[in-house]
Amino acid sequence: MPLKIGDLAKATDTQVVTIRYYEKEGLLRQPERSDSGYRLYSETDVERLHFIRRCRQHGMSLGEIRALLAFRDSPTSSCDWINFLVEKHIAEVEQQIESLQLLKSHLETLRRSCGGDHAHGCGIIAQLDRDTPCPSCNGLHCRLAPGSSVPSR
Amino acid sequence: MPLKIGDLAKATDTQVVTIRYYEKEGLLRQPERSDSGYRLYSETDVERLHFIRRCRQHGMSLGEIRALLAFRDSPTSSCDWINFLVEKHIAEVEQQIESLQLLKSHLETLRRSCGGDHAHGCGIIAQLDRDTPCPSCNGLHCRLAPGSSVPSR
DNA sequence: CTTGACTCTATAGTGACTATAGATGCTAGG
DNA sequence: CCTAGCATCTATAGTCACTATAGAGTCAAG
Repeated sequence: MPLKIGDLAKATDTQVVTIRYYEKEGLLRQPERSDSGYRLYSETDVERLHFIRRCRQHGMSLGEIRALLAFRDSPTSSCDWINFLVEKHIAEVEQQIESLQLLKSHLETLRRSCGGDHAHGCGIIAQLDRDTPCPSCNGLHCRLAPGSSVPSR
Repeated sequence: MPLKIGDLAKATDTQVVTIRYYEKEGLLRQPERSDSGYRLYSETDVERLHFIRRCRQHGMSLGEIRALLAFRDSPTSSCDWINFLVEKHIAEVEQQIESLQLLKSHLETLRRSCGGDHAHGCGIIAQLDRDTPCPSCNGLHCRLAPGSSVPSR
């Protein structure tokens, strides 16, 4: 018995809307339909969607996954570029890690600007803006206080 | 003499369109205009845009920067939430680094699937799709070859 | 028979830009 | 003065990978 879109969603831990989106994007085939127009899927679709989700977890773009699926479907071509793809991703991920570590150290510098000795006032704004020292706080209430007047995203 | 938008762009290493975008988003004030309608900026705007770009480099969203600018402009409020913001960012960045390191180890496993001993064929597709072994390559041409038939993004 | 969960299509919104088209202005060389 | 080639203007649409919303139809349990 075929699966409905909700079943496929559960089986692959994917949202229903995302499945329809992948179909629109040509990653999933147009499925059979029931008399009432419901999409009907098979185990093959479960596999294919699992494949897609695994690739997404590896940070691949939908375009790359499309190409990988095409390769999987017609395996006559060389697989050299798969290796290239993986190498490229490793390099990108290393790059990202490096720049995040730099960012983290910047942020920690920022945090230190306001911590410890409060004699010279909160330096975070000053750090971000070399001309204006933080005019509030005056070394009195410059303390980590989670949940206090955080701006809404 | 006031700066034109291109001068401001050069001074802050920002694209012209991005400056107009920030204006539309309320991060930069509506600037004076020349007789012919050109935007005219001052050193204050250079500072402000530098501030914005520095915050962006710290991974802050435009919404957060808007709030930081409001704080900077009217320093009557408590600066507790700036500390909270920085703490939150550090935690987020740590989280990102962690998950990227996991991803990297996954990718390296993938790479190993096709490297070294080729006796058992390219395993990358097989790794991504536990049922289908990679039917091409047959352990013959499964080798890193950058620039070969890479799919276009 | 009703309720509530599920499904359908179509459209718009997200964030932080980027790209394009078509019009106008400014400046330097001839 | 004329022209070529920039810079600037506005307005709109596109990017990526979804996510959200509206309004309608379907299905199974109680």
